[in-house]
Amino acid sequence: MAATIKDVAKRAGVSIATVSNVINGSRRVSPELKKKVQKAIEELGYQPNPFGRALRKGESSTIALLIPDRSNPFYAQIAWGVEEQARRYGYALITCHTDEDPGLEEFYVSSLLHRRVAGFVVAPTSAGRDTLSPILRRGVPLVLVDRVIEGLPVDQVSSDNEGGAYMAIRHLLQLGHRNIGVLSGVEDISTTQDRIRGYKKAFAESGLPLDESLIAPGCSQIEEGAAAAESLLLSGEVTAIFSINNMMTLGALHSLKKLGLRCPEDVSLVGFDDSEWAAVMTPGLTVVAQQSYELGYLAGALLFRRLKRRPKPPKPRTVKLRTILIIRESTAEPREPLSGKLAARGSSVVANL
Amino acid sequence: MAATIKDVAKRAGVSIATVSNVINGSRRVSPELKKKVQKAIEELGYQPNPFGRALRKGESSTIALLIPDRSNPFYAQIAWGVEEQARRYGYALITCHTDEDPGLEEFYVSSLLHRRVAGFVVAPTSAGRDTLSPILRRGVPLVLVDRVIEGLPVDQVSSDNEGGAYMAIRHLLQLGHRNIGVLSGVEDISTTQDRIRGYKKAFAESGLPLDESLIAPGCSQIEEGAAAAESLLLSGEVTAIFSINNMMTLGALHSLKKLGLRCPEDVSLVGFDDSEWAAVMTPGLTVVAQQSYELGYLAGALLFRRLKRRPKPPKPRTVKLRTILIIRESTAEPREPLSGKLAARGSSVVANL
DNA sequence: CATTTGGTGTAAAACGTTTTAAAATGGCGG
DNA sequence: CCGCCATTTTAAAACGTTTTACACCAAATG
Repeated sequence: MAATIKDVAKRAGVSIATVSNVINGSRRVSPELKKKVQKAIEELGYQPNPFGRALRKGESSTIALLIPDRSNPFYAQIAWGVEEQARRYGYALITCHTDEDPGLEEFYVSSLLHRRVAGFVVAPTSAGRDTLSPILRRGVPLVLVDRVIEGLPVDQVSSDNEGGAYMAIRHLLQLGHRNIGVLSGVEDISTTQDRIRGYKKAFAESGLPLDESLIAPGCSQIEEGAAAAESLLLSGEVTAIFSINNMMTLGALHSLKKLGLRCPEDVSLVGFDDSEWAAVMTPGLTVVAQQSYELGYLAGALLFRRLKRRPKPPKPRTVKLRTILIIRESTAEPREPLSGKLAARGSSVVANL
Repeated sequence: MAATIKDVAKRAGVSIATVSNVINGSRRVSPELKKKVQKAIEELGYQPNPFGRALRKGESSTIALLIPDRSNPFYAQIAWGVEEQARRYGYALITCHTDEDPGLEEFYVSSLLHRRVAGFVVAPTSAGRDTLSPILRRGVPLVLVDRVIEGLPVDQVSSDNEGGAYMAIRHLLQLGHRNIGVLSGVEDISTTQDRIRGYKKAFAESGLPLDESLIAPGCSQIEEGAAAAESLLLSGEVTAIFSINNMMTLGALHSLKKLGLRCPEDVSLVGFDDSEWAAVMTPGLTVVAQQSYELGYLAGALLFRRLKRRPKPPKPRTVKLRTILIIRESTAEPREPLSGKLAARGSSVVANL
């Protein structure tokens, strides 16, 4: 059906090799032949068959994107940026969701490697150092996005997570909060660690004491966030909560609602990651916003830079994007100790989403 | 590097063709040879090279998914279902976002066809009838999801949109609302039309008069929804709003907040599509929920059914999934006419997100 | 016994490229 | 006029499959 390179060659009255050279610019071709070939291509509407090319070159014009959490719109933004770049360069994008599961990540890596994708953009799970190693071993270009891995010799793009958390906590401290609970994220990933570091840094700098027991292990899902927030709130010790990601912020809201606590009157809340609903809620949520689209766009750019300069790979680059504290209505000065508020309702409440 | 079919053949002491036959089951192979071949495959860890196969068969084990709106989590759920199916069948999934732009849709269709994807799952833009026609012309399997197109001879999976809207409006009517505004969706797509039909049906059945001017052209983005909601609210005529999709519900919330109106005291609000934030907001949103994951999962199932029964294509099937009305707190009986509430603030407010 | 028939196996062609190695062309100095 | 080099072109080999067409053999048929 579709025209092949052979048809083009015949029509232009040249050899197949010449056509190939014109298309790929791999060799000098005299201007006259070049013109003839281009005319033939035009007339036939010829497009090189991707499989023939892929078979010969051992690689297809396809890149892969690995995303750890499909419910978090933050990653949808990152994917947007990567997709934009892929389109720019005429590559197809295979997007896979690992759902924080190293096993699934491993599966996808091996299956995509076998498919000979040209490169990877990955926001790794906690086991990334291991699961991604086959990519490096095969010498396939890899860019890490959002979550970085110390010492891995690849391009890495992330936000200034420590700085973001630092700003958020300083904001709460300035308002007068002293007991600030944290809904922590997935362990063993850089974003969680960096944000916790920012939290501690703000306390250290202010000279105020920090109660490590207020750092509740959350994770990444709504239910987990809700449970963690609930136990934090029921302890009656905190006047503010810092939620380390989008989804857990929703969980915290759920718990507040369930316990009949009002925000910011009873508890202040700061989230990490802005989102479309964060602005329109009542109260509007104070959040640390990342430049999520830009994260993806930049990661894509770095990947293609590497793909284009194939023979001489550039030195791995690490980029950190600024974060922004958006103050809305969910944070205010603490009013009264929380414990009184809760006394009436007992402590046997169980999360039920 | 990786083993080829040739290596397997040599190791098993058979011909290449035999190995191929064992792998694909395309011909009978004697048990003894079969065993030998399988052993060789095992030992070498052989996996057929996808490009060789694709080149020969003119098609790769890859399917494409076209999504019209990247910000709406509803579509992320659909994508989840499709991805699950793709994994099940060992296919890769290329996901592209058209952003409601027929031009982009056309571009992706042509580029994916040229890539020889094995099939498409598409939630089409308003121009779907035209932009998708090249797929049919080439005889590539296609499944429509969420938005259907009348008379197109392909599998189609959607929700009972009319029924969902009908339930929502009946709920509002039963509460006593008579002037119900609608934030309408993208024109010329089935979901919008069906939901509007449900709206009208509920009115018709109740015998109450319907004011067509309360159907405000929204579209699909937050800003559009906010503007439409604002003009509806400023008219002072409505006591309830039915928002036809997720994103516009957020827009409506934005307008409510901006105008200082409370929900449900001043205005009741019903949205289409449930979401993670809808439940935890204050007030919790009353919504018509779709089985979004299932939509995608089913669409994928239908696509692979068609791919597997290639020589004799089955009759196109149309599936409609039940919708559910989830009543939360954003809908209540109307209290006082809205016009009084708004009199104090004038009508020169402009959307500013 | 000669000839089909049906079941297994294989060599070789084909899919559409890119690239290597060799051939043709043309200009130039000897 | 010949040989030599530089430049441009091309034929052919490869990439790894699937599939067609044929070869082989044993059993069944006439």
